Amino acid sequence: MPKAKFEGIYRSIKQKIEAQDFPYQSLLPAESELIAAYGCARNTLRRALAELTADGYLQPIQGKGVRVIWRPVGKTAFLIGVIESFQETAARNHLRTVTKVVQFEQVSADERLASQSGFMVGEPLWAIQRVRYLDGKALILDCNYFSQDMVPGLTADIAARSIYEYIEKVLHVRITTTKRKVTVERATTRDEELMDLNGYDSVVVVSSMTFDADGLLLEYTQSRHQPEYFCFQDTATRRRQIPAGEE
Amino acid sequence: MPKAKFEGIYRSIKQKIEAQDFPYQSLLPAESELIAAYGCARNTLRRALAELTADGYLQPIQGKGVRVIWRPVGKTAFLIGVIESFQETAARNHLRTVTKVVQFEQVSADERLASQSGFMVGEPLWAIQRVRYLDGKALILDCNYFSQDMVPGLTADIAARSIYEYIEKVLHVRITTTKRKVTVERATTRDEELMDLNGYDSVVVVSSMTFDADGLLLEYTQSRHQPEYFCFQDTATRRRQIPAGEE
DNA sequence: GCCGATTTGTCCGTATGTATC
DNA sequence: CGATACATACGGACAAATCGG
Repeated sequence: MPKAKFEGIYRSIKQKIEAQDFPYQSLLPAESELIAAYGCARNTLRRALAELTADGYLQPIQGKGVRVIWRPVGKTAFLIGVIESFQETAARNHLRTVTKVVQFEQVSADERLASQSGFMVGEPLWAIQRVRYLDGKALILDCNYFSQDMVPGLTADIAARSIYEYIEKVLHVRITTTKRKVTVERATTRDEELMDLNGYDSVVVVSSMTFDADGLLLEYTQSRHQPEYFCFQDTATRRRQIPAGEE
Repeated sequence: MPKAKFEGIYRSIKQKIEAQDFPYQSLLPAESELIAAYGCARNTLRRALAELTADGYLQPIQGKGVRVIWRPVGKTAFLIGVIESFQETAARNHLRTVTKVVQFEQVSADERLASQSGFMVGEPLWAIQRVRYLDGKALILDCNYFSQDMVPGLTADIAARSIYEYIEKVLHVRITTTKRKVTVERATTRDEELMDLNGYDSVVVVSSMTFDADGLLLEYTQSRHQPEYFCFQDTATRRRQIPAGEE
């Protein structure tokens, strides 16, 4: 049961689109009709539509209507706006996963790390490297830096299971915002040693900063992926006219 | 001069954050103060803040305030939520660009193309392949499919310059939404022939569907990038609690 | 632990502007 | 031109979370 009214409406309409009750390329019922159907105020409905638009389901056309631009995709069914993580892939395909901790140290942020991670210089951190295996193949090398202040009591044992579960379930810290950057780099000898690159000479590097519900930096991670198992999907909407120089 | 009031407020606050008048990790002045400062209604200010949050500048904390989570980045200064296109990179760095058309044909969508592009089977299309040179190096191979109905009168000559300029300036069609997928593929012999891969054995493939202001599918493109010159950046905000099974 | 002040979150109703047909 | 539909803006009300006394 959703707490917020707009969220219930969001889900209801999303579900109808996915069930193709509102088919691809058709126009949605007018705002006024939906308002009547859901018994809500205009702003409330519009908030639900705004999120569906941001998620790539809808496109509003002033003076005309709201077009459905979502279509069912094949069984590869990627998630929108989400980097499909190792665990998610594994869970969806019912594959066996193993995590091996190859580094577990306490360090403090030097100048270089601070500048690229957003931690303060000298801030005490956990430096952890883990290799992720899927179905026997080493596909991801995760290089994490966690704030010792915000993630106390970390052990190699926890790292071998799930650090996120520890953070959310044990420490009761909620992850809210993640900034990510995706690039491709030449594989290092360490990549080659630790991962099954299957002949690839490069890796996909996802660098991310994670903030908790207080907006404080919790983690900086470089996730190095074997290229075959990487996919990223998103939707971009041009909200404004190109303001010359920006965007 | 922005048309909408909320947009002016959005830009003003964004600029103050980037100038570090509102520093990284600090709390913004309270809504009530900003409302007084900008002389607007609460909803108007909140819309500006909502967009800055979506862009990864802010993180609101109920009962507490709004935290600034934007920091200046190095000179690589990537754009948020945008794949930095070839032309954008070139324009920012004042580099010379050349486009060479290597294919220009009329085709109709077969089963396979229709299923991955979203065009209807049999829909008449332009099939165009272009190599993009930056500073003498062939870095991108663009494979475009444009709807002939929606983009009439295309010629190889226009393709050699800018199809988008033609679409927007001549046909007066506005591009609004783009759905993208990023993967890495092994380079084909054609990639190797046409691009300067600098020893890389793989390419970054950005597949995208582009919709016009009416929500109609205009274009499907596979953009194959030399890995060195590729970067993608985005911000993900967890808006809801994990609804078990979804997201 | 409770209470009240502050701050953000959600929702409502209304008015006006603008694009499409 | 008028009718319809989305876009922006205003002001008010109450809920929920945080923090300090």
